[in-house]
Amino acid sequence: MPSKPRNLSSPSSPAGVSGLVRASDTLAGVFAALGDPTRLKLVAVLCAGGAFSIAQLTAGTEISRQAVTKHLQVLSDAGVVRDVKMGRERLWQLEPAQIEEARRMLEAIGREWDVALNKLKMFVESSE
Amino acid sequence: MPSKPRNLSSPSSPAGVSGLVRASDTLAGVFAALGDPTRLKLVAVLCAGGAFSIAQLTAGTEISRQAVTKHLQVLSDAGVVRDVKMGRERLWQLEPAQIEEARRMLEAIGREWDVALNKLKMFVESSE
DNA sequence: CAAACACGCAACCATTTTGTTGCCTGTCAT
DNA sequence: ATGACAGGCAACAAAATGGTTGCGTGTTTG
Repeated sequence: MPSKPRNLSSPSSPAGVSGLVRASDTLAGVFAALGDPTRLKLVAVLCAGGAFSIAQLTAGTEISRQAVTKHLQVLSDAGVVRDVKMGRERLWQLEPAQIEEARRMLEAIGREWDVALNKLKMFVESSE
Repeated sequence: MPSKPRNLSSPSSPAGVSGLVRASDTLAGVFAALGDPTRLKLVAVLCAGGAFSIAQLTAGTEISRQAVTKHLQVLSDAGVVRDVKMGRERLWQLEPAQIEEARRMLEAIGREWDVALNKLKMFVESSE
């Protein structure tokens, strides 16, 4: 097994990892926002395009309108969703930028992992 | 604006979205696990490869060993991380499968969104 | 063997989250 | 104008979360 214990915030960490650590505080909010079944379903509906009212979005759930409003607020705080006022309605739509960021982070993690596996594999092969 | 209110669990939803909804309950747990700065940093460290003891992982944080243990337990419950007993130590390593699943979901959301945008664009252009 | 090390378990606490209900405000249609 | 519709706000209550501390158990190591 490689690597001694390291400080998570150390600036001397490998570039890839330190980049991940730097971004993690912001992105954690996005993941937290997506980390609820109700909210994830809301996002899944919204990603089909268009703008939906709270009443519409509530129709697909078993919770109250206010609960849905709160969930939308959480998503909004994380920048995952955006609202537009239309007369007496408030329409919500997806704001994919943050989701894209989150996806990139997961991609980076997977890539980092693959690189590490490859190094280990090469090390093992070199000592045969 | 298209689409009337729809039930989030409706089997008559468009294939892409319904697929997302079906998977959302499982994946919400993964997102929730990643939705904490401390845990996200732990994952960022673990993705560099290798297996780390709790004491090692605690060294980079400002919280207690037990707190780190709890976080690792959360990650483990979500299937993001795996532990291996080694003598008097318990070593943790990344388990990238679920993260990959989560990444795919974000990718699907983004794609779905792009498709919807394209349809809207084509509709607008066709009426010029 | 005995001390030091790595960790688990359980109790406990403060804060946040998730949901409810009741009531009020603004907007649209008749 | 007036009723119905869409939603906001605030005050709760219950449960989950994130953290601590104290103490016990198994494993090395001198």
